[in-house]
Amino acid sequence: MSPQPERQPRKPATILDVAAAAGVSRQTVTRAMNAMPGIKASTMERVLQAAHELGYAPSRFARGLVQGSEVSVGLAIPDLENPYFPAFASSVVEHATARGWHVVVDDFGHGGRTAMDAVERLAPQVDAIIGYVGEDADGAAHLMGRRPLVALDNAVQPACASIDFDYHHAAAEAIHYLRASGRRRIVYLDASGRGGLSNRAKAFQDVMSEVLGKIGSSVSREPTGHVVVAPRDSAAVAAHAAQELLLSRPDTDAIVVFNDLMAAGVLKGLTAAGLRVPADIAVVGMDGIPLGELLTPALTTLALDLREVGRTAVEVLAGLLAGDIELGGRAAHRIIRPTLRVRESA
Amino acid sequence: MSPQPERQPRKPATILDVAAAAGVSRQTVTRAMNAMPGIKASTMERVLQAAHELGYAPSRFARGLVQGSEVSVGLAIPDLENPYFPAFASSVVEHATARGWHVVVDDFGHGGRTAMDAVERLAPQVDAIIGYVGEDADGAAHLMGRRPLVALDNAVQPACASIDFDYHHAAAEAIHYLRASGRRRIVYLDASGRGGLSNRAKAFQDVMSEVLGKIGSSVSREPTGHVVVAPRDSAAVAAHAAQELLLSRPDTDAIVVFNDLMAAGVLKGLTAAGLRVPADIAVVGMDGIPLGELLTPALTTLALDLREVGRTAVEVLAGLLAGDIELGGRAAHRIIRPTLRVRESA
DNA sequence: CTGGATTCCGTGAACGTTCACGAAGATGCT
DNA sequence: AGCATCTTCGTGAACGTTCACGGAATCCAG
Repeated sequence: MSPQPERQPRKPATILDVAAAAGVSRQTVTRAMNAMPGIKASTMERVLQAAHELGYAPSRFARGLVQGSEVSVGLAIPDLENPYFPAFASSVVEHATARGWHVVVDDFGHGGRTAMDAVERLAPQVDAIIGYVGEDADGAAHLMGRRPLVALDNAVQPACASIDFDYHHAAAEAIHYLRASGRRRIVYLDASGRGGLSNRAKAFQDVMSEVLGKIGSSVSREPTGHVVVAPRDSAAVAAHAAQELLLSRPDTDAIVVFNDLMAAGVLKGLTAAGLRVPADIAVVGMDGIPLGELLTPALTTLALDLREVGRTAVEVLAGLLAGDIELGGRAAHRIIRPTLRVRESA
Repeated sequence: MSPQPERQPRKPATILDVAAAAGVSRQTVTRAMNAMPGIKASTMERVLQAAHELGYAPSRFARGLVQGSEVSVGLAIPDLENPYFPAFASSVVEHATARGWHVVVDDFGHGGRTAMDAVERLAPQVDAIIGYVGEDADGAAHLMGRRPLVALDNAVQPACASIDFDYHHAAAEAIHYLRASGRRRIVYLDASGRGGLSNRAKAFQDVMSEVLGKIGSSVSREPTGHVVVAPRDSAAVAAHAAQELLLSRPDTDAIVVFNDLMAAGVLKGLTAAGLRVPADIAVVGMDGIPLGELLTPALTTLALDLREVGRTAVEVLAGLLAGDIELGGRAAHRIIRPTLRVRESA
């Protein structure tokens, strides 16, 4: 209405500016903004009007400082482009939101960043962290100090809570199923991590030797669980690796793959090479990402209930924050068991 | 070392506690924590030691209050389980991170929440919002006041910046390609939004009538662009819808689908019904999500460069925050053009 | 008109940190 | 020794909000 002398995008308006503009005091502005009782309707309207004209928004810092309890949790994710992680992240966001927490997410998949970088960025900004921190769990926990850290898919660390997966059980389920289907040349396709085999691959090897041991090496000429390593965790790379595998071991009749994304690539590579899945060769993925059933053939997989994983992570974190759960105790270290979901590819 | 009298998880340690424990002043603790110059190495070590023992972490609120400039942006996402959004979110996170911003994400896909709910939750917590707010753009902008809002996939609103997609161009590309391949019975499978057809479907209809108009209605007996609406945006629902479509219009020889996720379902439904894609019927998706090329047949799609979308959103936001871009101006309203990516399904 | 509720509003204090400045001690040079 | 310089550290102030409290105005019954 009046000529607008207000045109400084420099300094954002404070509560005092609004108070002055509306001809009231700080506290009244607070009351109006937060719809507290004990304020006349007309005054409230006047204050809100002034606030809107000044473009006033309460400082989250000042507010947080005085109220004290806004929980915000960091979510450290290796690669949002792998469908596994969004499914998990979605669950974490849902349950965290239900508890009134805010979720600050950092995807360290690009630009050569590591889990440690993500935690370093997140740490000063959040009250807790949930994340796939891998081998950086120790360092991350140290960086967080007393503030809780929930590490996923990691060997149990004393410094932080953990959600782990029972890969041994998973491998056993897959191998028994495949052998029951008559498969005898089973190969595991791993993704190369920072060093050595993944825990998933190791579990596969363990179970393989157990099984073959029971049968008796004399009876069986089956090779012990063979493991092939792809240089990177991606569908295209996996497709290539599968084709190379066929060259070096043409008699392979089953491939268990590090994760579903790679398994999708394997499927693609195999059919491109003229093989029929599952007639000629079986493929078993791992993770249970939603896209698995959209593939042709639909992917048989060792499914993790990703929503449960997210829910559990949030639950453990809540316990830690409330002090109901001790870091040493059993409750701080959960184990989730993947289950074999048989579809078409095996 | 000493018996630990410190065991109150109630009140977190403040800078003064650390100062007292280390026998120095506030400022020195600040210097140590932030590795500022002008502090003796030995003192710094002592302070850090004390801080660690007390589990001290600087309050982000106090820090933010005094330094003033921590940018954090909210990311409002309808459904992280649709692979479209993670691909986009990943890009936003990457570029925001590169600028030193924090990203607070809210997925309002669960629990019947709406974009407005998400913005309400986010608003007091962030300096700006990027999101698929749909028809709530107006309300959301009002809630944000002066703080910038970048709305995606929305008609241009005066109240906020926008990133839009040129669906008209996309539809034209698809339709011309399909017609050039000899397809004449083209149907669009839409997802039902809050009301009426989606912008994508409308663009399809427009182009269809343009094309048929040019040819001349006398010459052609082709039906005008027919649109079928699926009740929900999901692969399973789309598969079902595709099968129903075949019943009502068995002569359909091409389906253009609302998005890739649904197109994946359509592929599945079609092959389940015994049809061969693309021999019997062509399928064109939209979005260009990574999983498209993993499907069998690989999905032909109107690809959006999702990383570019994210980059652009962050870029526009940066301009708004810096004051380089005015809301009215051309720069605040970008249009991104999908391109036809021909793979196997059409 | 008086008294007590009731409604509405304003003032000091506090939250925990950093910035600007200055003081004290150590060191070097003449 | 005397002075200047550098290093190291401490003190008041400020950031913007809410909480706890108290004061002023209004209302109604007696």
